[in-house]
This record gives sequence, C-alpha cells and structure tokens, in this order.
Amino acid sequence: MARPRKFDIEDALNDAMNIFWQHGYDAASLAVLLEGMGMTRSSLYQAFVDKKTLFLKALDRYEVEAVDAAIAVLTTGSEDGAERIDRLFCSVIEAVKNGDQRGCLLCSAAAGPAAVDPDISEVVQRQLNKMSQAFYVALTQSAAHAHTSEQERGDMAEMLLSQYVGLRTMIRSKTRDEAVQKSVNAMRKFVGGGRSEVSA
Amino acid sequence: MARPRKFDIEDALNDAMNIFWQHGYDAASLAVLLEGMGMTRSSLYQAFVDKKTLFLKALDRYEVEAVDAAIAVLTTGSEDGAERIDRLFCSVIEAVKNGDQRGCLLCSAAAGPAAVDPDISEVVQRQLNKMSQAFYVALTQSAAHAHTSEQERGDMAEMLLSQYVGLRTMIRSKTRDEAVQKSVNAMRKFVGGGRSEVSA
DNA sequence: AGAGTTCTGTACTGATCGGTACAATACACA
DNA sequence: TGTGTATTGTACCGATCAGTACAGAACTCT
Repeated sequence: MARPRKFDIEDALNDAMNIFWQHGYDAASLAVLLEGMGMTRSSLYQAFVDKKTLFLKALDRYEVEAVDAAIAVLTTGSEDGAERIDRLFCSVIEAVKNGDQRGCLLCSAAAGPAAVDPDISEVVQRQLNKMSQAFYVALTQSAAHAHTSEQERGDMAEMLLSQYVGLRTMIRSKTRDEAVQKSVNAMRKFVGGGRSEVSA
Repeated sequence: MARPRKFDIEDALNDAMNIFWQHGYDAASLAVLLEGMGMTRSSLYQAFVDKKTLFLKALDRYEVEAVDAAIAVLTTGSEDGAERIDRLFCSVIEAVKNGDQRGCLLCSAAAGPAAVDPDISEVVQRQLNKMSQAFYVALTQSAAHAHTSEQERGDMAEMLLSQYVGLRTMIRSKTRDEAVQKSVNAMRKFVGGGRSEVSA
C-alpha cells in the first residue's frame, strides 16, 4: 500500500560497490554515486542512510562478491593447498593482464578511510582475518607445508596476506605488468605446488 | 631588496610531508596543512603553487627522508644482504610497536591519488622501483641468494617489495601487532640471514 | 630617508561537499 | 474510485573545498 521503489536494492548496492572500487571512498562523491547507481538523492538516503553506511554495505557486498570468492579459491578446487594459493595469485595476474587496475577494494580501504574510521577499520580487519584464515587452511592442506608447525603456518599465512595486499595495492598505482608477474613468480616458487612455470 | 619570508622552506616542506603522511592526500585539507605548517594561505600558494604540487614536493621529500633511508638499510651496514633485508623488516615492526600507525606515505599514495593522477603515479612508481632495486642489490650480496639466477633475484626483489608495501598498508588500518609480527617472522625465515629469532 | 620588491594577512570567490525538507507521485488496498 | 503510504524529484541547506585578489607590511639597496 505504497509507492514501489524503482530500483533493485541489490543491484544498486552492486553498483555502489563497483563505484567505490574504481574511485575509492573519497573520490566517489554523492554525484558520482547517484549517476552510477541511477537514482536520486532522496532514494539513496532513504535506502542507505548516508555515505559511510552505504560504503559499509558495499564492503559487505565486496566480502560476498570478491573476498569469499578468493577464499573459495584458497579452500576448494584442488587437493593440494599450495596449488590453490598458486591459483589465487595467478588470478591476480590474469586480472591485471585484462586491464583491470582497480586493485582490491579492501586493500584501498585499508590504506584510506580505515585509517581514520574505526567502523570501517573493523570491517576491513574482519575480512583480512578471513583471508589469512583461508591461507592457513590452504597451507595446512599442502603436501609441502602440512608438516610444518602450527606457528610456522600461521606466520606464513599472514605473510601471504601481506603479499596479496601489497600486490593489489601497487596494481592500483599503475605498476607495470612485469613487476606484478615477477612478484608472483617468486611467490609461486616460494609456496611451491605450482603447476606449470609462468603460465603466460 | 624585498621582504624576507618568515618560514624556512625546507621546514615547511617537512611539516607538509608529515601531515600528508598522517592524514593522507584527501584528508589533508588546506586548513589542516596551513595550521600544521604554521603559515598563511598566500604564503603557501606563493611558495608551493598548489596542493598537488605541494604533495609532489612532499613526496620528493619523503624519498630523501624515508625511502633513501630504507634503501640505505638495504645496501649498507652489514656484509650480508639477507641480514640487511631482515633489518628493514624488523624496523617496520619496531615502528609499529612504538605506536606508529602512519604506515608508508608512498604506499598510501599508491592506493589513493596515484590511482587517479598520472603525475603522482609516476613519482610513486619511480620510488617503488628504487626500492626494488635496493632489494635486488641486497639479494645479490647475500650468501644465501647470490648463487641464484639473475632472474630469480629480480623476481624475489619484486616480491619483497610487495611484501613491504602490503605490510605497511595494513598497518595503516590498525592491524594488530601480532599479525605484523607473524608476517615478518615468515619473511625473515624465508629470506634467511636473520640474526636472532624473533627479537621481541 | 625613499624607492623598489617580495612576502603576509584578510577577505573573498565559485564550486562542490554531504545531507535535508517537502511537495508531487505512484502504487496497494479497501 | 478514493485513501493511505512509501518513494521520488527538486530545491535547498550550511560547511567546506581549493584557490585568488589585493592592500599593507617588512625588508634591501640606493
């Protein structure tokens, strides 16, 4: 018994996520968001409270869309965990080669608004923790690392996470493809379990 | 034959660098900069043209102040390059433990304005390249890695760089100290040449 | 002391920021 | 076919943004 909204709320959130992903939190002004989401000011504020809340919801969306996908790569697909880690890093290269220079919304958020806002920081931390957990699982299920101590695997999981964050952060600043490729080469060799050498 | 300026231009640039370092490019508004640099609007614009130019000069300053210092750690001090790498990562931990959560101006710039502005991106890239060069030198002068191929060392230098960037990016988002410590633990073990185990 | 020159302080600019007020609108239901 | 209700569109809000205009101040040199 009321006027129905013109937009799908999930679609809009998806648009918002992509806009924040591409532009970053600050550069994604209300004007840009409204244009990209195809809605008016009132609709946005009525549905998403304010910009920060929208960003937090976009981060949640990113968790489902991208983080959980990365985690799926790390925890399923192949028997060998090291190979799964390998695949994740290769997918990063793949994206760059396809011209995707957006990097990672989570990583950009970590360097930007999360440094100032505790609410954002909390979400970022939670998602980063999830990723490091997944690295840990992958290492545990790797022939090359299963024998190492729990502590060693925990350390290495954290290291793989910083590697991942660093890579995707640099990609955002137009790092040349070869540098990314080199970094991943070394990482693959380090982790072991790689299938072929340097795919392409 | 003119009125002398009240401030030292190098001091002011130093202040600007620190403000950008702490707040990030966007959050460092003119008001914040003027307050922190202790000067008036006209003086700033007269001396530094505009905000972006000031930022570029602050980045140059950061290169001298911080990047070159890191490079010095990587290229001098100890006979063994791996130990020097070790020292660099330990110094990152040290900073965090002392409550420094600013991360790295270069890394924040990479995730933020460098993604949009080609001039900033260029400077960021140049400095990141310098760092990876220094990692390469350190590896070449390491007993544990000198025997590896030139390509292998190049790859690993790039990997160490992304590791460094990732670490300092996450630090900015209030990553708990233990995660940083863990990541560095694994990195130290990986690079080898570490002096003692987990300093503290 | 006066002229010339550069810097400083203040006041202001238009643009844009995130956010709000409110009337017009479009639907479901009675 | 009204009536109630939630959404939409528009017009607006004060605050802040980066940047500028210009008069007055502070110095050096003649």
